[in-house]
Amino acid sequence: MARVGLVASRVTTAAADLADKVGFDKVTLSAVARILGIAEPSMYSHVRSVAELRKGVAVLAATELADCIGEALAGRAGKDALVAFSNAYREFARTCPGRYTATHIQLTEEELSRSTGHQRIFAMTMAMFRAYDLSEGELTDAVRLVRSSLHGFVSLESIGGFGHPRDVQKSWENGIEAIHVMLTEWPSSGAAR
Amino acid sequence: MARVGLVASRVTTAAADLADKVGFDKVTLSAVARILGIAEPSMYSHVRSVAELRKGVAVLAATELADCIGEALAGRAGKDALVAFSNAYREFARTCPGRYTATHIQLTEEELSRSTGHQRIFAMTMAMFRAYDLSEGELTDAVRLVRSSLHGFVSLESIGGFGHPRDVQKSWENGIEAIHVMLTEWPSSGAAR
DNA sequence: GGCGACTTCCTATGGCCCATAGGTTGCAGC
DNA sequence: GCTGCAACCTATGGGCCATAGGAAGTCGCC
Repeated sequence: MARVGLVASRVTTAAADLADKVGFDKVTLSAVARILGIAEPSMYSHVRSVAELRKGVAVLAATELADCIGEALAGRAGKDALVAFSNAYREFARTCPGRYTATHIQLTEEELSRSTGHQRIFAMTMAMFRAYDLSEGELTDAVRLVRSSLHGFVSLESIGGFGHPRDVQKSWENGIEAIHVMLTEWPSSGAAR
Repeated sequence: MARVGLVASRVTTAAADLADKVGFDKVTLSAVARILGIAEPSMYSHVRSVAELRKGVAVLAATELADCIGEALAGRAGKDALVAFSNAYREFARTCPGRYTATHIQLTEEELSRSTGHQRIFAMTMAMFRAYDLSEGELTDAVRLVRSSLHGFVSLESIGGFGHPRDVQKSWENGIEAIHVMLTEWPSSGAAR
């Protein structure tokens, strides 16, 4: 029988593409095997389990998201950077919903520290926020809130959570604007804390 | 053989409890059947499919969440209401993670309009926001953003998304404070739009 | 060239889950 | 007591995850 001649990365990209097409939770060993044209148990020559396959997608997706954000952020600062970051983030979530979901699965401390994508996204986020005048603790609080807002927005959007006729794009733009104002006027910013 | 004498609501609460215990995605017909002490196919006397079972949990959970929020909101207004709402929301998500997840599954327009829980949560949210001076469009934008922030925060928190040593409770409190400021200073608030 | 080791891939099997088909039994109402 | 329904059953099949154990292609080395 003809060898397909797979490499691990090919398996992961196939899984990631499938995730974007049918949803991350429907990424299954048998489905990926079908796509690759091999029998189901043959998958175990490339991955140890379905969980590991999904973690592979997570790491890949984080790398790609980091690339998108890095590109958007290049040469920008302040509010300009915030808008570019947010738009790149949402764009990624919309075009690659499966990959986006994957970036939010639980990884161990160990796995997370080895995922350069996750690390880079974190670093770029922190760097962007230094434009605002926030103390150490405030910085973490603000990062957590903004991250929550962006993640929440694109998550709710993806599941059709915004039923009101109001244009979602408009809400997004105004929301980012409001977040910028919030960061500028962060409570007790500048005061001792 | 002794009849268990089930009613549909008993099946749904068992499923909801299971969801809180092991995760909403692990709510399975066979697991619920085991808990109830009946054979797997007997489940089909009570629900049409696993999807319908999960939708039942979603409707139940929304009702309970609406109750929690309603109780927290009683007699409060303005910032006080925002804080009470947010805390009740997060408290629910923490104590009933499976139910919380359930409230975010996709329902049809039809199902949504018949879920009084979902309706009540929406209505209470809108009512709470009337304390802030926002135009029609701004109101929707603000509701969407705050909903995103709260949902995003509790979601990220539940998956261990906040790795930094900074106290998460502190971030939460300061975040709500910042959201209040943001709503008060909403961009172009009061201006023609 | 040919031998061995590794890798890729296979069939067979079993467990768990969803779902349907078709039968049995308890109970309510006449 | 009989009828009809609702609650429950066994049997079966399909999809998925996973392991066991074997076959075949490929590479290095003599």
